[in-house]
Amino acid sequence: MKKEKRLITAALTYVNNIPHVGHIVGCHLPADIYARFCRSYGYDTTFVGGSDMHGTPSLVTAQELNIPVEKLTANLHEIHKKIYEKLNISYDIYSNTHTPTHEKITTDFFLDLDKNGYITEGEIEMFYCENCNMFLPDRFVVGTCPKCGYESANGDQCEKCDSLFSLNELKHAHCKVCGKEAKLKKSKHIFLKLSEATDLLDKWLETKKEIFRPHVYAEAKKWIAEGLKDRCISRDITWGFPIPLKGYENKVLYVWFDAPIGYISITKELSEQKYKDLWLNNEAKIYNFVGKDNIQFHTVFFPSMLLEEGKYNKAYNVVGLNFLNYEGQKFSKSKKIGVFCNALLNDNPEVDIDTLRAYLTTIIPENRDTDYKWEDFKNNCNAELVGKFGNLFNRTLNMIKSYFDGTLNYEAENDNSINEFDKEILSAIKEMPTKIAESFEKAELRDTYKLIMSYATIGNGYLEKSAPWQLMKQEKTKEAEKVLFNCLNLCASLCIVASPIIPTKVKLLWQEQLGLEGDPTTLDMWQEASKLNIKKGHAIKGVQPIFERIDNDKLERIKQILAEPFDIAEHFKQ
RNA sequence: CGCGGGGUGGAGCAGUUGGAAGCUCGUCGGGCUCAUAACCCGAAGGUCGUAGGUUCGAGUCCUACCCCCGCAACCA
Repeated sequence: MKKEKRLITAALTYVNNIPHVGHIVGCHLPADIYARFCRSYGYDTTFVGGSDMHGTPSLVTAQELNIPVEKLTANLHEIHKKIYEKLNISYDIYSNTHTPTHEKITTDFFLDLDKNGYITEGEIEMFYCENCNMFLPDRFVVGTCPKCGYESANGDQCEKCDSLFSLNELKHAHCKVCGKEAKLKKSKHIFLKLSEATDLLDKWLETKKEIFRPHVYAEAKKWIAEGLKDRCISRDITWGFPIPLKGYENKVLYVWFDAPIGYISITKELSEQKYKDLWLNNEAKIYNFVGKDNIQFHTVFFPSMLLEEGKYNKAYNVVGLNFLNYEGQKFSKSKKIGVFCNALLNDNPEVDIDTLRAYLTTIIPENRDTDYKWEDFKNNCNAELVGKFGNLFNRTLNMIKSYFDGTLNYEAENDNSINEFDKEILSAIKEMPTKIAESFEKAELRDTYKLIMSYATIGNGYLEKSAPWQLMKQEKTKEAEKVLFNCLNLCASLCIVASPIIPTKVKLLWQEQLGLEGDPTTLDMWQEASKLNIKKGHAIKGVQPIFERIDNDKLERIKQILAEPFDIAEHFKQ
């Protein structure tokens, strides 16, 4: 086991609704695959995630549904948690940001910033609704656009003529909730002196030039080039953590201030030791997996907070991902465009999780936005999972069963009949796991998936060239046994290297079919992948197709199951 | 002239410092028969968005232009 400690985080998810596959593929799944790889490779790995409970969107949703925001977020948090469990996202802990631990750490964090001189006060003018007795976030203000006269302009921008303007230019401003007139009112707020972190941040960022993906690095650099501005970190709402300063009793900390600190407090919730090892020790490597809308927060805002606070470890890598579209369109709940996750809660046997995970891996938006296409989902299953991967296991095991009654007595040590085909596969077993590990390490998961499939193709090609079925007819039993022995070893190796992507299937194959001890998905298993683990006299346990072909009828059934969006209003009706 | 990403065989993409256009799927042909019509081999198919320029040589560098997609909405 390697000493290196790694913390993998997936961006905390807003719980004003439940996730669709875009959320999964843009964050949870890549983080999970990476975490699984790290464990398998022997790093001391911790994988944390959680729900981001605070913030205006949740409050808005709760108001619309006429339920307490605590109830909304607590309930949706549980649903999120279950969905990630169904998808086998291997969080060591999936918690949330509305916990005492988190409040304590966030408050202390804030006080440290204040002590270090990075907190300042200022005044902001905002719309206020006297009827609702609250300050109105931009999205709660509707008025007439000063430029084009459009009557439903939002806050400080008009979607009709696309122009931006300042709040006091908006005409006939009124509250979106009650429709009454909204008036501008001054309010005292807390600011974080981000500007003073510029040099520190730039220095930190310089060390990331070769580590961050180019678009991630470029975006962060852009922010610095434009100059960091002090940022308001208080809000005039009631949902969030109180500000530990006098005169701010009716305000809370901005959700984006407390949310990223959630990584720290959730780690602490998991264990005090992990908290010390990962956050108070700069040797530990932290990997933040985030969607593209989150890149600036993780490369600029949060690191600046950490630099100004001074105590905590900072990200080693921010893995920024792009967005997923659906058949060329954007996901849309109201139009029912997309693939949604709520149906997974019902454990419908039509939907195989590893088949879904494998397809999603091929469309992880690593370098650009990608598309979910049902036709590709089907093809990936039939051509890759069934045709290449599953078939290699199936044909190998079938022959061992029918030709050798399930037991191979081939002895690798004293064999002098090794030909060039054998050498090829033996060196593949020696070298491919290392190559695949290097690819995983870079978090280039689509490429890695291709490499794994090409590893299976080596096995299929070897069978083709060696043709054990011919050897049997020619009564070259020993040679046929050798071929199958090598293939079986390749299969065992494949189980290990594919385990981060299709963990359930490889475990089944390993234990129920190959008849091996242990579990291919466990810690530090990777080193076994380049060895010949099958020994003389090994008996296989069973043979059964592991992935099921998807024909058009089945595809239609799966489509229907996953096409139904979550109806939040219906859910909270009872 | 808002900012950013992208335009490469039917589809999805690789193409590092400029040096004979590649991969996966699909299509077509052949082979094999152990395997879930699965597997293996081969072929066809691209004036690399357009027009200029630099160069012995440009998908790769420069200039101009065209088109798509994000950044603002139930959304990440």
